[in-house]
Amino acid sequence: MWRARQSANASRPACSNWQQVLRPDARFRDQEGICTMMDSAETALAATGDLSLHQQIVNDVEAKILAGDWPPGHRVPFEMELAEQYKCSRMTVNKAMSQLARAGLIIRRKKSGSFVSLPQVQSAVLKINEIRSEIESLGKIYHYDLLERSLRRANANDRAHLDMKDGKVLHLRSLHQAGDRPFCLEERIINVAEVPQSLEESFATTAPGGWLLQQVPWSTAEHTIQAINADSETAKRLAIAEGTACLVIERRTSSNAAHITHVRLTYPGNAHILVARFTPSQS
Amino acid sequence: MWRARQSANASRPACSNWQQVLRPDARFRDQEGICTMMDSAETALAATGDLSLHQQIVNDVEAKILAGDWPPGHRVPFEMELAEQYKCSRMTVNKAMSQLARAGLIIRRKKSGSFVSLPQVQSAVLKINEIRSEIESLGKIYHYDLLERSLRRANANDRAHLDMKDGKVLHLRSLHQAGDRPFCLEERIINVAEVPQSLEESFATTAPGGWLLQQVPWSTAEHTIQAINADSETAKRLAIAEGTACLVIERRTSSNAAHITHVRLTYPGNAHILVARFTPSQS
DNA sequence: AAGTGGTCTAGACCACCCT
DNA sequence: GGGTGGTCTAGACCACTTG
Repeated sequence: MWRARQSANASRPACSNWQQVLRPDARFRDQEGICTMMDSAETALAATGDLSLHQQIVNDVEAKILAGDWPPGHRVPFEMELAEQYKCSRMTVNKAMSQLARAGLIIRRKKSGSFVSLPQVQSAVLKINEIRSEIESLGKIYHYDLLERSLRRANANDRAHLDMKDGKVLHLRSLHQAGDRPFCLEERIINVAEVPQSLEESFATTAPGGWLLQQVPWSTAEHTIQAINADSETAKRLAIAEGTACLVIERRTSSNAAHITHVRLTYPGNAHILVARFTPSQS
Repeated sequence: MWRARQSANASRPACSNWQQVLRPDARFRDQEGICTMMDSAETALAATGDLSLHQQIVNDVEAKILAGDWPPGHRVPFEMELAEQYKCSRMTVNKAMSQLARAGLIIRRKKSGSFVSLPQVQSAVLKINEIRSEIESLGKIYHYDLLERSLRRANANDRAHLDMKDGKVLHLRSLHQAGDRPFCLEERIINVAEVPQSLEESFATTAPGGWLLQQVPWSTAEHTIQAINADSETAKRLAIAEGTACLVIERRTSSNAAHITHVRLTYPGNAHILVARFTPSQS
């Protein structure tokens, strides 16, 4: 029933009178009792290590849910109950429960309590690395080639991609190579009105992706992923047979409600694989 | 310099003596002064609405970073400073800053302070819906067909996928259709040792995906995404030409360190597009 | 009407880290 | 050393929801 309270800080002794340390002017009526209980109680959460208390609560509850002990729909103990179990304040429990709610593991309803939520959509975190670091992490030498650079008035396609009315776009086509092999074909348009300094950059040796990240401090991005058959031009550039299946990632980057750039990355065939991982705990 | 403190709750009057309300036994020496300042101060954050205070702080800081006012590497004001600005306790500021740190917008270092982080990897949240709901959300009628169901001893491939030593797997091949058109080809193996009740399910009319989600309450999943050319068998099943580029999503689902199932979903050509969205604020 | 989660406070102690 | 973030508390008020 009662659980040994793990110390929040690594160096805090297991049976130190932490209440006294924390609140020198507090009443100590419970101090001895606590120490006695700690001495006698089995540390049920022995392997929890030196995590913060609210993180331990998160882990414990999460473990219960993952193991199926608490099936979907099950009511998680109230904050007050957990606070009593863990011998901590409601604030600490609340922090843990809020984290679990944000992660989507539980759903919280006032008056009713918190409930284990049903898994609905498989939500996965997809990490799309910078191409350069991705290649270098493979132990290959990164090489970048600019194929085409042109400034033009936005055509219908550009306007649709960048959701703009009129204006100029900088069109860039480039090839990323790993060692001496083509790795990824990049086709990009940049909204010149939003990034005027792009006109002064030749992009002959600087890949536009990393450059833009430095110019536009933070951004929102929308991605689409699809499979296409390589046309003759793509096949030539990527040194693959025409018709080979390619993975195409399109990304539209926005900042402050204005669309900055649109990029289409074409990876040759099944050579490239995206990896995504989903764990309920993260976030 | 000084900012008007937005009330945490919508109904709290702008100039109410909330300190008094919150702490009836507190000293009120500042009460009048606060009200006077509130009356005279411009509400710089007028449009913040009825959000919680820590969420307002999150929004404000995020806006500054997104707009580029605080470029990467810039030091965010210390917790104490922000607490003074917003006329709130450090706890509240801490809550906001912790949230921003979890979202990856800032990096916190003791003694030094918090700094706007450089965007590194494009981390996107990929939502992989249940196939049924995905089809139905398209306004199409969902239809499921079981093509093959067999129980077998795990071969080398199975063992690699499920990271198991020996044992039996249930092998299922099925087709998901939208209206009268093939939508997705599913090939799945289930670790019988982990889900013995799968033997009693025919899967003739029940799609294994949703069924498993109910049996195994929560799970960790690893995904890989790649593009392949359809072989003759796949092409026939999906009613597409041989060699058509297909999007293949493979998912390995685990629970409690044991691998439950491995599924390979093949979507015809560029008909299917995955959409992922990345915003720094979420989480 | 009662109970739950949501939020906030003022203060405290600690580990860590930079100077 | 001193300052920063990390954590925790005991108590408070409020909105919301359900019985």
